[in-house]
Amino acid sequence: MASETEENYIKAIFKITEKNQGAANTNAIAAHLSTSAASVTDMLKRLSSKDYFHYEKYKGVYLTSKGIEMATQLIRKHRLWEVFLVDKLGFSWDQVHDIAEQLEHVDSDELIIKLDAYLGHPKYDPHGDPIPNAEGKFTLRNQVTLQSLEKNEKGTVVGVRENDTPFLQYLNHFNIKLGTKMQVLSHIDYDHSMKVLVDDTVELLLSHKACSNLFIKKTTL
Amino acid sequence: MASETEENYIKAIFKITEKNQGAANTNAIAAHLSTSAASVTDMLKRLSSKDYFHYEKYKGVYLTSKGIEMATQLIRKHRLWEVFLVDKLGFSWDQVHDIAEQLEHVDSDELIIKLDAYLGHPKYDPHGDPIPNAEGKFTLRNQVTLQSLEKNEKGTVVGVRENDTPFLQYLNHFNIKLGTKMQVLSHIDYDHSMKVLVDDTVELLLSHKACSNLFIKKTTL
DNA sequence: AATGATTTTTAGAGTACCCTAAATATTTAT
DNA sequence: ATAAATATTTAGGGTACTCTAAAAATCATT
Repeated sequence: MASETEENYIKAIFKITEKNQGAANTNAIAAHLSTSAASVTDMLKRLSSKDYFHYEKYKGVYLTSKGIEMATQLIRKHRLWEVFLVDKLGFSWDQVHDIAEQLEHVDSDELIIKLDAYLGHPKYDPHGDPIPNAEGKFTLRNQVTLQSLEKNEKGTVVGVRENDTPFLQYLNHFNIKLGTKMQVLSHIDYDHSMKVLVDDTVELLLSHKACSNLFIKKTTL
Repeated sequence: MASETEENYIKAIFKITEKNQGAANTNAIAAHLSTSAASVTDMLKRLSSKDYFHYEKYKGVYLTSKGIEMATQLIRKHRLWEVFLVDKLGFSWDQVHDIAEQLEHVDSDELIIKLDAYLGHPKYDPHGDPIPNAEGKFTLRNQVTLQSLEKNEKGTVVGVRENDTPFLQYLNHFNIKLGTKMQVLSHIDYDHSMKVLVDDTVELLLSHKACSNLFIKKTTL
C-alpha cells in the first residue's frame, strides 16, 4: 500500500498534468506540496520504481494508468467525504477541504462503497466538482464561466473553479451558492466587472475575477 | 500536534494501565503495538520530554493528566466513528475496529462535535463500550458477566469484554447482539459452560470463555 | 552561439520512526 | 543468597521522508 506522502505526490502530479497538459515539472510539484524542489527530485527517484509514473531527469513526470487510477480514486474519496461533511454533518463548503484531505487517506474499499451508497451516489461535490464513479469515470457537464455569458443570458451556478476558502466566503457573503440563479444585466467595459441579477431579486456587481471563477449552466431562454 | 505513532503509544499505555493498575511496562506496550521492546524504549525516551507520561528506566510508564486527556479523546473519537459505521453505514460490529482505528487520527475538533451531534450524542459504541463525553467522562453502567449470573436470573446483553473479530462473529452466529435477552437455565459444573434461554425462545449451550466475555445488565425479577 | 536566468539535480545531513544482537538490570526459584 | 529466567536498555544500523547549499543542465535573449 502507498503511504500518505506517496498518495499526495500522485494526486499533485495528476492535478498539475490535468491542468497544464504535458509532464508535471519538479517546481510545480514542489509548489503544490509546499516542499522543496530537492525533496521532490529525491522522492521521484525513489518512487519511480513503483510504476505510478514515468520520470526522466530534467523532463518532469507523467502518470501511468496505474497512477491515474490511484489519483482518481483519491479524488473520488475526497469528494465523497466532502459531500458527507456538508450534507450530513452541516459544514459549509468553505470548511471541508482540509478535513477531507485527511479522510481521503483512510484505507477501506468497503467504506467507500457504503459511504457512496449512504450519500445516494452523488455525482458532484459541494463545490460542483464531478465525483468519479467506482470505475474512475467523471460525469462532465455543459458549463461556462459567468464571465462568458452575454447580456440578458441566464443560468444557474453549478460550480467554482478554485475552491479556496476566501473565494467561497466571498460567495457566502453574497449568498451565492450552487443552484443560485444568475442573469447578466450588463458587462462593464472599464474593469470587466458585471452587473447581475441574483435569484431574480438582488442586483449585484461582481468583479472580473469572481465572474471568471464561477461556473454556470445556461438556461435556454 | 502529536503524530499518529505518538497517539498510538499514548492509547496503548492508557489501555494497559487501565487494565492492570500501576505502570505499563515495556513488553506490554510492545505487544500491544506489535513492535519490539527496543523500539518502545527508544520511543519512550524520545517522547518523555513531551509531558504525556512519566518514564523511569526499568520501571515502566504512567500517563500524566495531559496524556490521559489525549487517550480519552482518542477513545471518544474511535467509538463515535464506530457508531457511525454501524448505525449509518450499515457495517456489522465485527467489521469496524480497523476502520475506526484510522478515522480516530483525523484531526478536527469541529468534526467530532458535529459527528457526535449527528449521531445523537451516543453513550455507548456498537460493542457496548462507553463513549467518554467531550470532557472525558465515561458513563458507567451496572453490568456483570453472564458467567456470574445464578440459575434462573435474567438480563440483557449490554457489552462484550474483548471486541476481537472471532468472538463477535461467534456471537453473530448465535444471533446474540446488544439487547439480546438471556436467562440462565443451568450451570454445567464439568466445564463451566452454561445453558441459557435466548430471547425467550432459543436454548443454547455457551462455553465458559464466551460467558466470561459477555456483559449483562440484570433484570430485577 | 554565448550569456544570463531559471530549473533541476546532487551532495550531505537531520528527524522520526523501525530493527537485531548484545549487554545489563530485575525478578523468581532454589 | 545465588543462579537462572525474564525484562529492559544500549549499540549500531536501516528506511522514508525532510532540508540547505552547491553544481549542473536547460531555457531564454541577444
